[in-house]
Amino acid sequence: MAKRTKERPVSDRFFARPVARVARDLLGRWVIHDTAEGRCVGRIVETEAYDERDPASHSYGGPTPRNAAMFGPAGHGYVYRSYGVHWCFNVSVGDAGRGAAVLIRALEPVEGHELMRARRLQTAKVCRDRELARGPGRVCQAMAIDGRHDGVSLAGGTLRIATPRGFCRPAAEASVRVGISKAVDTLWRFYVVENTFVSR
DNA sequence: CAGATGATGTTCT
DNA sequence: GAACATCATCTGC
Repeated sequence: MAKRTKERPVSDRFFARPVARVARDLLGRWVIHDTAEGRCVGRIVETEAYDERDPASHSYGGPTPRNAAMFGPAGHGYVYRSYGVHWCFNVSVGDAGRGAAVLIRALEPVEGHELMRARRLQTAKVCRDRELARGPGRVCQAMAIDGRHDGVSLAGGTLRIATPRGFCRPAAEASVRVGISKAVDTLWRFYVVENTFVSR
């Protein structure tokens, strides 16, 4: 009996499409991180799209040292610090030279709940399952994603994005993005309908 | 549950 | 100095 993998990598072509479409289609797929402490897996339930024609995007106005990964090849991490205290995890989209990315805003824990909780309890007093990875800063803390993952490939390393076996595109809705002050009417936030791990 | 607020590091003006 | 793709905690319903 051949061993079956529980997931397969997301292809490069997947990330070569328009950023809003990629953001929508990432819903239901997995973020997997293998570390010395163990494996954590989260199902993507909330995303946001950003690109260089978008005034709310870090890539608006062209490349800088911080946003370099957004302008690099597709399917790589773009990780930046937010409000001084949190990390935010994005996946670069589009060919090198185009500054687009999808922000991973929330995960539904699939594997490694207790490891996620241990990491989250370093800054929070209590942490119920639904708060393990609800919000972009919490995603990074629970999954141990930080600045070291800026610019790394997410195709097959210890941190990767994959499609679970038996994957079905979940029902989704679009809304305005969270926490921005420009392009506030653009419907580039996507989330799984009626999923309690979505941030709001 | 909603609303207010402080903490914190980088980037950009 | 201001702004910032946030979170945890507190107060009051």
